[in-house]
Amino acid sequence: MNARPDLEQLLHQQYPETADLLGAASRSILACARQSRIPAGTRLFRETERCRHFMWLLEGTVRVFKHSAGGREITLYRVAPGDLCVLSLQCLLCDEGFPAEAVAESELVGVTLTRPDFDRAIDDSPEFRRYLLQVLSRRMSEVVQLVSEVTFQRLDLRLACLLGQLFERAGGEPLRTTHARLARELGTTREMVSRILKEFEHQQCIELRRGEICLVSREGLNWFSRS
Amino acid sequence: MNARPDLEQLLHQQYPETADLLGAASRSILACARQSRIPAGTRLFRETERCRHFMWLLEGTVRVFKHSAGGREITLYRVAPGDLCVLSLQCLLCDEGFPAEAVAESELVGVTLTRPDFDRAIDDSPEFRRYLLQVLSRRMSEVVQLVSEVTFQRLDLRLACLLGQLFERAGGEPLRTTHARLARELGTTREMVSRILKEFEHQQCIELRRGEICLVSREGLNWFSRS
DNA sequence: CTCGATGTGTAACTTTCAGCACAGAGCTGT
DNA sequence: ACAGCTCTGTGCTGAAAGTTACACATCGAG
Repeated sequence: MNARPDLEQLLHQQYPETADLLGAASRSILACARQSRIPAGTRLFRETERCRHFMWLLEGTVRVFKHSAGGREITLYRVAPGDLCVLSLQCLLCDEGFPAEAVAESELVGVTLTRPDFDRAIDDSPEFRRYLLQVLSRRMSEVVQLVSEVTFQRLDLRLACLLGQLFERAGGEPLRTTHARLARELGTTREMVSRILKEFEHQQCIELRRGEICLVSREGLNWFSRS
Repeated sequence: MNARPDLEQLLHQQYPETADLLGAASRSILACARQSRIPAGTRLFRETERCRHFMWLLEGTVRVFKHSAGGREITLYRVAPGDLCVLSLQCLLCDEGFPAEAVAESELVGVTLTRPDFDRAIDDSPEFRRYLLQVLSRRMSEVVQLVSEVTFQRLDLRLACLLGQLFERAGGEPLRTTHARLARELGTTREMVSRILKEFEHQQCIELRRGEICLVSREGLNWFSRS
Protein backbone atom coordinates (compact mmCIF):
# COMPACT_ATOMS: atom_id res chain seq x y z
CA MET A 1 0.00 0.00 0.00
CA ASN A 2 1.52 3.27 -1.06
CA ALA A 3 -0.16 5.88 1.12
CA ARG A 4 2.59 8.48 1.27
CA PRO A 5 1.02 11.37 -0.67
CA ASP A 6 -2.08 10.96 1.45
CA LEU A 7 -0.06 11.09 4.59
CA GLU A 8 1.92 14.14 3.73
CA GLN A 9 -1.20 15.99 2.75
CA LEU A 10 -2.89 14.97 5.98
CA LEU A 11 0.08 16.06 8.02
CA HIS A 12 0.32 19.49 6.47
CA GLN A 13 -3.36 20.16 6.49
CA GLN A 14 -4.11 19.03 9.97
CA TYR A 15 -0.94 19.61 11.95
CA PRO A 16 0.89 22.46 10.30
CA GLU A 17 2.86 23.24 13.47
CA THR A 18 4.14 19.71 13.72
CA ALA A 19 4.87 19.64 10.03
CA ASP A 20 6.82 22.88 10.32
CA LEU A 21 8.73 21.64 13.30
CA LEU A 22 9.78 18.52 11.51
CA GLY A 23 10.43 20.34 8.27
CA ALA A 24 11.94 18.32 5.49
CA ALA A 25 12.43 15.48 7.90
CA SER A 26 8.78 14.58 7.79
CA ARG A 27 9.19 13.61 4.17
CA SER A 28 11.85 11.05 4.80
CA ILE A 29 10.02 9.73 7.80
CA LEU A 30 6.80 9.30 5.95
CA ALA A 31 8.65 7.80 3.02
CA CYS A 32 9.20 4.54 4.82
CA ALA A 33 6.09 4.63 6.98
CA ARG A 34 3.07 2.44 6.71
CA GLN A 35 -0.31 3.91 7.37
CA SER A 36 -2.36 1.91 9.77
CA ARG A 37 -5.95 2.16 10.82
CA ILE A 38 -7.12 0.74 14.09
CA PRO A 39 -10.78 0.43 15.12
CA ALA A 40 -12.12 2.20 18.18
CA GLY A 41 -11.91 0.21 21.39
CA THR A 42 -8.83 -1.78 20.45
CA ARG A 43 -6.55 -2.61 23.35
CA LEU A 44 -3.17 -1.56 22.11
CA PHE A 45 -1.06 -2.71 24.98
CA ARG A 46 -2.10 -6.08 26.13
CA GLU A 47 -0.50 -7.91 23.31
CA THR A 48 3.18 -7.12 23.08
CA GLU A 49 3.17 -7.69 19.38
CA ARG A 50 2.69 -4.06 18.44
CA CYS A 51 5.66 -3.01 20.49
CA ARG A 52 7.90 -3.96 17.62
CA HIS A 53 6.75 -0.84 15.84
CA PHE A 54 6.91 2.81 16.54
CA MET A 55 3.61 4.63 16.04
CA TRP A 56 2.85 8.21 15.30
CA LEU A 57 -0.77 9.21 15.70
CA LEU A 58 -2.59 11.29 13.12
CA GLU A 59 -6.23 10.78 14.04
CA GLY A 60 -8.10 9.60 17.11
CA THR A 61 -7.01 9.45 20.71
CA VAL A 62 -5.49 6.79 22.94
CA ARG A 63 -6.13 6.58 26.65
CA VAL A 64 -3.22 5.28 28.68
CA PHE A 65 -4.05 4.04 32.15
CA LYS A 66 -3.18 1.83 35.05
CA HIS A 67 -5.62 -0.44 36.79
CA SER A 68 -5.65 -1.81 40.29
CA ALA A 69 -6.35 -5.19 41.77
CA GLY A 70 -9.70 -3.89 43.01
CA GLY A 71 -10.77 -3.07 39.47
CA ARG A 72 -10.29 0.68 39.72
CA GLU A 73 -8.50 2.61 37.00
CA ILE A 74 -6.59 5.83 36.67
CA THR A 75 -5.82 7.61 33.43
CA LEU A 76 -2.17 8.55 33.07
CA TYR A 77 -2.46 10.64 29.94
CA ARG A 78 -3.87 10.70 26.45
CA VAL A 79 -2.09 10.48 23.17
CA ALA A 80 -3.59 13.06 20.83
CA PRO A 81 -3.30 13.45 17.07
CA GLY A 82 0.09 14.83 16.16
CA ASP A 83 1.55 13.20 19.26
CA LEU A 84 3.61 10.14 19.21
CA CYS A 85 3.08 7.10 21.35
CA VAL A 86 5.45 7.46 24.28
CA LEU A 87 4.61 3.86 24.94
CA SER A 88 6.10 2.57 21.78
CA LEU A 89 9.25 4.45 22.58
CA GLN A 90 9.50 2.80 25.93
CA CYS A 91 9.17 -0.64 24.45
CA LEU A 92 11.48 0.02 21.57
CA LEU A 93 14.23 1.49 23.64
CA CYS A 94 14.24 -0.58 26.76
CA ASP A 95 12.88 -3.89 25.61
CA GLU A 96 10.58 -3.98 28.58
CA GLY A 97 6.84 -4.32 28.40
CA PHE A 98 5.21 -0.99 29.01
CA PRO A 99 3.87 -0.87 32.55
CA ALA A 100 0.40 0.29 31.61
CA GLU A 101 -2.55 -0.33 29.37
CA ALA A 102 -3.71 1.62 26.39
CA VAL A 103 -7.04 1.69 24.57
CA ALA A 104 -8.09 3.43 21.38
CA GLU A 105 -10.91 5.76 22.34
CA SER A 106 -11.89 6.35 18.75
CA GLU A 107 -10.80 5.03 15.41
CA LEU A 108 -7.09 5.64 14.99
CA VAL A 109 -5.15 6.62 11.93
CA GLY A 110 -1.46 6.47 12.45
CA VAL A 111 1.87 5.97 10.86
CA THR A 112 4.06 3.12 11.95
CA LEU A 113 7.77 2.70 11.54
CA THR A 114 9.67 -0.50 12.00
CA ARG A 115 12.47 -0.46 14.49
CA PRO A 116 15.22 -0.05 11.86
CA ASP A 117 13.31 2.73 10.13
CA PHE A 118 12.78 4.43 13.45
CA ASP A 119 16.47 4.29 14.24
CA ARG A 120 17.26 5.66 10.83
CA ALA A 121 14.80 8.52 11.30
CA ILE A 122 16.50 9.46 14.54
CA ASP A 123 19.91 9.36 12.99
CA ASP A 124 18.93 11.26 9.86
CA SER A 125 16.77 14.00 11.25
CA PRO A 126 17.85 16.44 13.93
CA GLU A 127 14.33 17.81 13.97
CA PHE A 128 12.81 14.44 14.57
CA ARG A 129 15.03 13.61 17.51
CA ARG A 130 14.55 17.02 19.03
CA TYR A 131 10.82 16.49 18.66
CA LEU A 132 11.04 13.11 20.34
CA LEU A 133 12.92 14.44 23.31
CA GLN A 134 10.54 17.31 23.68
CA VAL A 135 7.41 15.23 23.61
CA LEU A 136 8.90 12.77 26.02
CA SER A 137 9.99 15.32 28.56
CA ARG A 138 6.77 17.25 28.33
CA ARG A 139 4.90 14.05 29.03
CA MET A 140 7.16 13.56 32.00
CA SER A 141 6.07 16.90 33.43
CA GLU A 142 2.45 15.93 33.05
CA VAL A 143 2.87 12.66 34.87
CA VAL A 144 4.89 14.31 37.62
CA GLN A 145 2.08 16.78 38.04
CA LEU A 146 -0.34 13.89 38.26
CA VAL A 147 1.65 12.33 41.08
CA SER A 148 1.44 15.53 43.01
CA GLU A 149 -2.30 15.89 42.50
CA VAL A 150 -3.09 12.33 43.45
CA THR A 151 -0.96 12.61 46.57
CA PHE A 152 -1.99 15.99 47.86
CA GLN A 153 -5.28 17.12 46.36
CA ARG A 154 -8.68 16.21 47.57
CA LEU A 155 -10.93 14.34 45.24
CA ASP A 156 -13.56 17.06 44.84
CA LEU A 157 -10.85 19.48 43.81
CA ARG A 158 -9.41 17.08 41.27
CA LEU A 159 -12.85 16.43 39.86
CA ALA A 160 -13.56 20.15 39.62
CA CYS A 161 -10.32 20.62 37.69
CA LEU A 162 -11.13 17.77 35.38
CA LEU A 163 -14.59 19.18 34.65
CA GLY A 164 -12.99 22.57 34.07
CA GLN A 165 -10.69 21.15 31.44
CA LEU A 166 -13.43 19.16 29.79
CA PHE A 167 -15.75 22.15 29.58
CA GLU A 168 -12.86 24.17 28.22
CA ARG A 169 -12.37 21.67 25.45
CA ALA A 170 -16.09 21.48 24.79
CA GLY A 171 -16.44 25.25 24.69
CA GLY A 172 -18.99 25.19 27.48
CA GLU A 173 -21.24 22.70 25.71
CA PRO A 174 -22.74 19.92 27.85
CA LEU A 175 -20.41 17.00 28.44
CA ARG A 176 -21.61 13.66 27.22
CA THR A 177 -20.06 11.29 29.68
CA THR A 178 -20.94 9.09 32.64
CA HIS A 179 -19.96 9.15 36.27
CA ALA A 180 -18.23 5.82 35.88
CA ARG A 181 -16.09 7.19 33.09
CA LEU A 182 -15.04 10.17 35.20
CA ALA A 183 -14.17 7.80 38.02
CA ARG A 184 -11.85 5.94 35.70
CA GLU A 185 -10.08 9.17 34.91
CA LEU A 186 -9.39 9.95 38.54
CA GLY A 187 -8.69 6.55 39.96
CA THR A 188 -11.72 6.50 42.20
CA THR A 189 -15.15 4.91 42.34
CA ARG A 190 -18.40 5.75 40.60
CA GLU A 191 -20.12 6.43 43.92
CA MET A 192 -17.62 9.09 44.93
CA VAL A 193 -18.02 10.86 41.61
CA SER A 194 -21.81 10.75 41.88
CA ARG A 195 -21.71 12.23 45.35
CA ILE A 196 -19.30 15.01 44.49
CA LEU A 197 -21.14 15.91 41.31
CA LYS A 198 -24.37 16.11 43.30
CA GLU A 199 -22.59 18.43 45.68
CA PHE A 200 -21.53 20.62 42.73
CA GLU A 201 -25.09 20.64 41.51
CA HIS A 202 -26.31 21.84 44.88
CA GLN A 203 -23.73 24.62 44.68
CA GLN A 204 -25.28 25.64 41.35
CA CYS A 205 -22.10 24.90 39.42
CA ILE A 206 -23.48 22.25 37.12
CA GLU A 207 -26.67 20.49 36.19
CA LEU A 208 -26.93 16.74 35.91
CA ARG A 209 -28.88 14.69 33.42
CA ARG A 210 -28.55 11.10 32.45
CA GLY A 211 -25.30 10.76 30.51
CA GLU A 212 -24.80 14.52 30.46
CA ILE A 213 -23.33 17.29 32.58
CA CYS A 214 -24.19 20.92 31.86
CA LEU A 215 -22.13 23.87 32.93
CA VAL A 216 -24.05 26.41 34.99
CA SER A 217 -21.35 28.51 36.61
CA ARG A 218 -17.74 28.39 35.57
CA GLU A 219 -16.86 30.60 38.54
CA GLY A 220 -18.43 28.15 40.91
CA LEU A 221 -16.30 25.36 39.54
CA ASN A 222 -13.16 27.47 39.65
CA TRP A 223 -13.88 28.22 43.24
CA PHE A 224 -13.64 24.51 43.99
CA SER A 225 -10.50 24.14 41.94
CA ARG A 226 -8.72 26.91 43.80
CA SER A 227 -9.47 26.24 47.43
CA MET B 1 40.16 24.46 34.50
CA ASN B 2 41.15 21.52 32.34
CA ALA B 3 39.70 18.54 34.10
CA ARG B 4 39.22 16.22 31.15
CA PRO B 5 41.72 13.48 31.90
CA ASP B 6 40.34 13.28 35.40
CA LEU B 7 36.86 12.97 34.09
CA GLU B 8 37.54 10.28 31.61
CA GLN B 9 39.38 8.26 34.16
CA LEU B 10 36.57 8.69 36.63
CA LEU B 11 34.01 7.64 34.07
CA HIS B 12 35.83 4.49 33.05
CA GLN B 13 36.72 3.45 36.52
CA GLN B 14 33.42 4.02 38.16
CA TYR B 15 30.81 3.53 35.47
CA PRO B 16 32.30 1.12 32.96
CA GLU B 17 28.82 0.16 31.65
CA THR B 18 27.92 3.72 30.92
CA ALA B 19 31.32 4.35 29.39
CA ASP B 20 30.91 1.31 27.16
CA LEU B 21 27.45 2.36 26.11
CA LEU B 22 28.62 5.76 25.12
CA GLY B 23 31.81 4.46 23.56
CA ALA B 24 33.94 6.93 21.74
CA ALA B 25 31.20 9.48 22.16
CA SER B 26 32.04 10.02 25.78
CA ARG B 27 35.37 11.45 24.75
CA SER B 28 33.89 14.20 22.64
CA ILE B 29 31.25 14.94 25.22
CA LEU B 30 33.76 15.27 28.00
CA ALA B 31 36.02 17.31 25.78
CA CYS B 32 33.83 20.36 26.07
CA ALA B 33 32.45 19.65 29.51
CA ARG B 34 33.19 21.54 32.66
CA GLN B 35 33.47 19.66 35.87
CA SER B 36 31.42 21.09 38.64
CA ARG B 37 31.25 20.34 42.31
CA ILE B 38 28.20 21.20 44.35
CA PRO B 39 28.02 20.99 48.13
CA ALA B 40 25.53 18.70 49.86
CA GLY B 41 22.20 20.28 50.62
CA THR B 42 22.17 22.68 47.69
CA ARG B 43 18.76 23.36 46.24
CA LEU B 44 19.31 22.82 42.56
CA PHE B 45 15.95 23.85 41.28
CA ARG B 46 14.75 26.94 42.92
CA GLU B 47 16.94 29.26 40.99
CA THR B 48 16.38 28.89 37.29
CA GLU B 49 19.92 29.86 36.54
CA ARG B 50 21.27 26.37 36.34
CA CYS B 51 18.68 25.39 33.84
CA ARG B 52 20.83 26.94 31.17
CA HIS B 53 23.15 23.99 31.49
CA PHE B 54 22.82 20.32 31.03
CA MET B 55 24.24 18.24 33.85
CA TRP B 56 25.50 14.72 34.00
CA LEU B 57 26.06 13.31 37.44
CA LEU B 58 29.22 11.42 38.38
CA GLU B 59 29.10 11.40 42.16
CA GLY B 60 26.45 11.97 44.80
CA THR B 61 22.67 11.74 44.53
CA VAL B 62 19.90 14.22 43.90
CA ARG B 63 16.44 13.88 45.34
CA VAL B 64 13.66 15.19 43.14
CA PHE B 65 10.37 15.87 44.86
CA LYS B 66 7.12 17.77 44.96
CA HIS B 67 5.80 19.53 47.99
CA SER B 68 2.26 20.43 48.93
CA ALA B 69 0.62 23.49 50.36
CA GLY B 70 0.30 21.69 53.69
CA GLY B 71 4.08 21.24 53.87
CA ARG B 72 4.12 17.57 52.98
CA GLU B 73 6.55 16.21 50.40
CA ILE B 74 6.77 13.25 48.06
CA THR B 75 9.92 12.01 46.39
CA LEU B 76 9.52 11.51 42.66
CA TYR B 77 12.83 9.84 41.99
CA ARG B 78 16.55 10.09 42.59
CA VAL B 79 19.27 10.93 40.18
CA ALA B 80 22.14 8.55 40.81
CA PRO B 81 25.75 8.68 39.66
CA GLY B 82 26.00 7.80 36.01
CA ASP B 83 22.48 9.14 35.46
CA LEU B 84 21.73 12.38 33.85
CA CYS B 85 19.45 15.03 35.21
CA VAL B 86 16.11 14.52 33.51
CA LEU B 87 15.27 17.88 34.90
CA SER B 88 17.86 19.74 32.99
CA LEU B 89 16.55 18.13 29.87
CA GLN B 90 13.09 19.36 30.56
CA CYS B 91 14.25 22.90 31.03
CA LEU B 92 16.56 22.89 28.09
CA LEU B 93 14.07 21.46 25.67
CA CYS B 94 10.82 23.07 26.61
CA ASP B 95 11.90 26.33 28.10
CA GLU B 96 9.55 25.78 30.98
CA GLY B 97 10.56 25.75 34.59
CA PHE B 98 10.73 22.23 35.86
CA PRO B 99 7.63 21.51 37.91
CA ALA B 100 9.46 20.14 40.92
CA GLU B 101 12.25 20.73 43.35
CA ALA B 102 15.61 19.05 43.60
CA VAL B 103 18.14 18.89 46.39
CA ALA B 104 21.64 17.48 46.51
CA GLU B 105 21.62 14.77 49.15
CA SER B 106 25.38 14.58 49.23
CA GLU B 107 28.21 16.43 47.61
CA LEU B 108 27.84 16.26 43.86
CA VAL B 109 30.44 15.91 41.21
CA GLY B 110 29.08 16.37 37.76
CA VAL B 111 29.81 17.41 34.25
CA THR B 112 27.93 20.29 32.75
CA LEU B 113 27.43 21.16 29.13
CA THR B 114 26.22 24.44 27.81
CA ARG B 115 23.16 24.39 25.65
CA PRO B 116 25.10 24.59 22.37
CA ASP B 117 27.51 21.87 23.46
CA PHE B 118 24.60 19.73 24.48
CA ASP B 119 22.97 20.17 21.09
CA ARG B 120 26.22 19.32 19.41
CA ALA B 121 26.62 16.20 21.54
CA ILE B 122 23.21 15.03 20.46
CA ASP B 123 23.90 15.68 16.84
CA ASP B 124 27.36 14.12 16.85
CA SER B 125 26.81 11.02 18.90
CA PRO B 126 24.22 8.38 18.10
CA GLU B 127 25.14 6.65 21.33
CA PHE B 128 24.53 9.74 23.37
CA ARG B 129 21.08 10.38 22.00
CA ARG B 130 20.10 6.76 22.33
CA TYR B 131 21.25 6.96 25.93
CA LEU B 132 19.23 10.10 26.52
CA LEU B 133 16.05 8.58 25.16
CA GLN B 134 16.56 5.45 27.16
CA VAL B 135 17.12 7.20 30.45
CA LEU B 136 14.19 9.46 29.86
CA SER B 137 11.75 6.73 29.03
CA ARG B 138 12.93 4.52 31.84
CA ARG B 139 12.34 7.37 34.23
CA MET B 140 8.89 7.70 32.74
CA SER B 141 8.11 4.10 33.67
CA GLU B 142 9.22 4.72 37.21
CA VAL B 143 7.02 7.74 37.64
CA VAL B 144 4.07 5.98 36.07
CA GLN B 145 4.58 3.20 38.55
CA LEU B 146 4.63 5.74 41.32
CA VAL B 147 1.26 7.14 40.22
CA SER B 148 -0.21 3.70 40.42
CA GLU B 149 1.20 3.03 43.86
CA VAL B 150 0.09 6.32 45.32
CA THR B 151 -3.39 5.85 43.91
CA PHE B 152 -4.06 2.24 44.74
CA GLN B 153 -1.71 0.99 47.41
CA ARG B 154 -2.17 1.35 51.11
CA LEU B 155 0.40 3.28 53.02
CA ASP B 156 1.69 0.40 55.15
CA LEU B 157 2.31 -1.55 52.00
CA ARG B 158 4.18 1.27 50.37
CA LEU B 159 6.25 1.77 53.48
CA ALA B 160 7.06 -1.94 53.64
CA CYS B 161 8.22 -1.82 50.04
CA LEU B 162 10.36 1.21 50.70
CA LEU B 163 12.00 -0.44 53.69
CA GLY B 164 12.54 -3.54 51.61
CA GLN B 165 14.41 -1.55 48.99
CA LEU B 166 16.43 0.35 51.55
CA PHE B 167 17.47 -2.80 53.37
CA GLU B 168 18.34 -4.34 50.04
CA ARG B 169 20.64 -1.46 49.26
CA ALA B 170 22.12 -1.55 52.75
CA GLY B 171 22.71 -5.28 52.61
CA GLY B 172 20.56 -5.84 55.67
CA GLU B 173 22.53 -3.38 57.79
CA PRO B 174 20.50 -1.07 60.06
CA LEU B 175 19.09 1.95 58.29
CA ARG B 176 20.21 5.29 59.59
CA THR B 177 17.19 7.46 58.90
CA THR B 178 14.31 9.14 60.67
CA HIS B 179 10.56 8.71 60.50
CA ALA B 180 10.20 12.22 59.17
CA ARG B 181 12.55 11.43 56.32
CA LEU B 182 10.59 8.33 55.39
CA ALA B 183 7.41 10.38 55.46
CA ARG B 184 8.91 12.75 52.94
CA GLU B 185 9.63 9.84 50.65
CA LEU B 186 6.07 8.66 50.66
CA GLY B 187 4.15 11.91 50.70
CA THR B 188 2.67 11.35 54.13
CA THR B 189 3.17 12.57 57.70
CA ARG B 190 5.67 11.64 60.37
CA GLU B 191 2.91 10.35 62.66
CA MET B 192 1.64 7.86 60.11
CA VAL B 193 5.14 6.50 59.56
CA SER B 194 5.71 6.18 63.31
CA ARG B 195 2.46 4.28 63.73
CA ILE B 196 3.09 1.89 60.88
CA LEU B 197 6.69 1.26 61.90
CA LYS B 198 5.51 0.47 65.40
CA GLU B 199 3.06 -1.95 63.89
CA PHE B 200 5.91 -3.61 61.98
CA GLU B 201 7.90 -3.83 65.18
CA HIS B 202 5.04 -5.56 66.93
CA GLN B 203 4.94 -8.02 64.03
CA GLN B 204 8.62 -8.73 64.70
CA CYS B 205 9.69 -7.46 61.29
CA ILE B 206 11.96 -4.68 62.48
CA GLU B 207 13.40 -3.12 65.60
CA LEU B 208 13.34 0.59 66.26
CA ARG B 209 15.99 2.79 67.87
CA ARG B 210 16.45 6.47 67.73
CA GLY B 211 17.55 7.36 64.23
CA GLU B 212 17.88 3.70 63.27
CA ILE B 213 15.79 0.84 61.98
CA CYS B 214 17.06 -2.72 62.20
CA LEU B 215 15.88 -5.58 60.07
CA VAL B 216 14.61 -8.54 62.04
CA SER B 217 12.64 -10.55 59.53
CA ARG B 218 12.79 -9.95 55.82
CA GLU B 219 9.96 -12.45 55.33
CA GLY B 220 7.75 -10.48 57.64
CA LEU B 221 8.30 -7.33 55.63
CA ASN B 222 7.71 -9.14 52.37
CA TRP B 223 4.47 -10.41 53.73
CA PHE B 224 3.28 -6.84 54.11
CA SER B 225 4.57 -5.89 50.67
CA ARG B 226 2.63 -8.64 49.02
CA SER B 227 -0.80 -8.53 50.60
C1' DC C 1 24.91 18.52 84.47
C1' DT C 2 21.63 21.41 82.13
C1' DC C 3 19.56 23.07 78.16
C1' DG C 4 17.87 23.01 73.76
C1' DA C 5 17.30 20.52 69.61
C1' DT C 6 15.82 16.63 67.50
C1' DG C 7 13.47 12.45 67.30
C1' DT C 8 9.79 9.22 68.90
C1' DG C 9 5.23 7.33 70.94
C1' DT C 10 0.57 7.68 71.21
C1' DA C 11 -4.16 8.93 72.32
C1' DA C 12 -8.30 11.26 70.77
C1' DC C 13 -10.56 13.04 67.13
C1' DT C 14 -11.91 14.40 62.32
C1' DT C 15 -11.95 14.00 57.54
C1' DT C 16 -11.80 11.60 53.45
C1' DC C 17 -12.62 7.81 50.85
C1' DA C 18 -14.29 3.21 49.69
C1' DG C 19 -17.57 -0.54 49.61
C1' DC C 20 -22.06 -2.49 49.91
C1' DA C 21 -26.71 -2.52 48.99
C1' DC C 22 -30.47 -1.27 46.86
C1' DA C 23 -34.06 1.87 44.76
C1' DG C 24 -35.42 4.11 41.04
C1' DA C 25 -34.95 6.59 36.61
C1' DG C 26 -34.46 6.60 31.76
C1' DC C 27 -33.45 4.35 27.46
C1' DT C 28 -33.92 0.48 23.90
C1' DG C 29 -35.43 -3.43 21.57
C1' DT C 30 -39.10 -6.68 20.87
C1' DA D 1 -46.24 -2.35 27.10
C1' DC D 2 -42.76 -5.07 28.96
C1' DA D 3 -38.16 -6.69 29.99
C1' DG D 4 -33.62 -5.75 30.47
C1' DC D 5 -30.05 -2.75 30.39
C1' DT D 6 -27.31 1.26 31.80
C1' DC D 7 -26.98 5.05 34.66
C1' DT D 8 -27.79 7.62 38.80
C1' DG D 9 -28.88 8.70 43.83
C1' DT D 10 -28.09 7.73 48.39
C1' DG D 11 -27.88 5.80 53.04
C1' DC D 12 -25.05 3.17 55.92
C1' DT D 13 -20.78 1.28 57.52
C1' DG D 14 -16.18 1.10 58.28
C1' DA D 15 -11.36 1.59 57.04
C1' DA D 16 -7.56 4.51 56.06
C1' DA D 17 -5.30 8.57 56.55
C1' DG D 18 -4.53 13.12 58.44
C1' DT D 19 -4.61 16.43 62.56
C1' DT D 20 -3.85 18.00 67.05
C1' DA D 21 -1.74 17.90 71.14
C1' DC D 22 1.29 16.33 74.29
C1' DA D 23 4.75 13.45 76.92
C1' DC D 24 8.97 11.72 76.83
C1' DA D 25 13.54 10.05 75.26
C1' DT D 26 18.04 10.75 73.42
C1' DC D 27 21.90 13.37 72.07
C1' DG D 28 25.34 17.00 71.78
C1' DA D 29 27.06 21.50 73.13
C1' DG D 30 28.27 24.51 76.56
